[in-house]
Amino acid sequence: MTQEAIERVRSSLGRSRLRWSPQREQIVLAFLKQDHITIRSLYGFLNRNGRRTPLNTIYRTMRVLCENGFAQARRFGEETQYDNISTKGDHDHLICTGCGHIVEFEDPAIEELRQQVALANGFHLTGRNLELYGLCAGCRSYPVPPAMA
Amino acid sequence: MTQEAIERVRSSLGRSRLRWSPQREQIVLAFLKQDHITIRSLYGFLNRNGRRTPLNTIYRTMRVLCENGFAQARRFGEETQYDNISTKGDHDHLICTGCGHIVEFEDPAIEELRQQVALANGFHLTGRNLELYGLCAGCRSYPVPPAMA
DNA sequence: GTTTTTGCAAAAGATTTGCAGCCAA
DNA sequence: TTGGCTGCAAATCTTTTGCAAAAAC
Repeated sequence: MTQEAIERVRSSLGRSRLRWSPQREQIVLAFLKQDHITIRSLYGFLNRNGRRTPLNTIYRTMRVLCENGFAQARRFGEETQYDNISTKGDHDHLICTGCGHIVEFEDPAIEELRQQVALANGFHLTGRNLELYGLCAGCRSYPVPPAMA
Repeated sequence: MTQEAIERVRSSLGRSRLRWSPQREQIVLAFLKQDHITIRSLYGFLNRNGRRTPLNTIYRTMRVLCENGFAQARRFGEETQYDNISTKGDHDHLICTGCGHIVEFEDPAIEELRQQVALANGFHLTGRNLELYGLCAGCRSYPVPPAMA
């Protein structure tokens, strides 16, 4: 099924007369396995397994994926995270500040309220970003030492 | 009343055995007049009116203000915005992608739902960040040319 | 063949840090 | 007097860009 997902990206790019290369395939392959990933971790992964891929190629490819609706960039704190949105709708994030674990969630009631707030202020909503920070159950019981997080 | 606000910051820093300087006063003064401000605009302002203040001094002072509960840093897109939270509770933002205008809002119902989501996932909530992006009424009627935004 | 992508190096932009001298408490 | 603050310059980090060679279609 990963093969199928790859194929979807490939043909979508093709329709925009963008090209497919081994580097691009490696990056997309790695990206599609994750729910969210950073440039840094992609870089680490790609240069550990497989061919050497410089940072700027990764940046460029991720930008292409964003422009074509497969990825969405967002900043969690310091790092820019790339969200895999090819198979998911809009969603929000719950982030554990202890271990870094991220839980995705969708809440129609919150979405409804967002629309109301926008409307009340005369805005036409085009994007939203909700991040909730806290400690997950595990971290409250067994705090992760910062060095290991 | 600005004088009073300044005094509050000053004595709070004093209690943490941090010092007060003319530069710090200028920065705090400029910051307290705003709801949110960027380093860049503070820099522009301070070096237009008043004494010369280098960027690193502004960064350092804003960090001190964050650490002492007067400011809160958050990234809206590219720029880090410093929120004046000394006189306000937690709040969220509605951001016009046309003109850059920012509206603050508080919505108890959304807050309630956030708590529920956190609870349902076993998280103890410590922070939240909700940004809604869209076009304000003015920008839908009279779009602002990017160059002027 | 033409156009896009790659990879290197360099640039750009934001933020931080080292350090000597200055200044507030 | 002492330890924090300033200001300069340099370092760091992330992301972008110029460009010639290589690859894709």
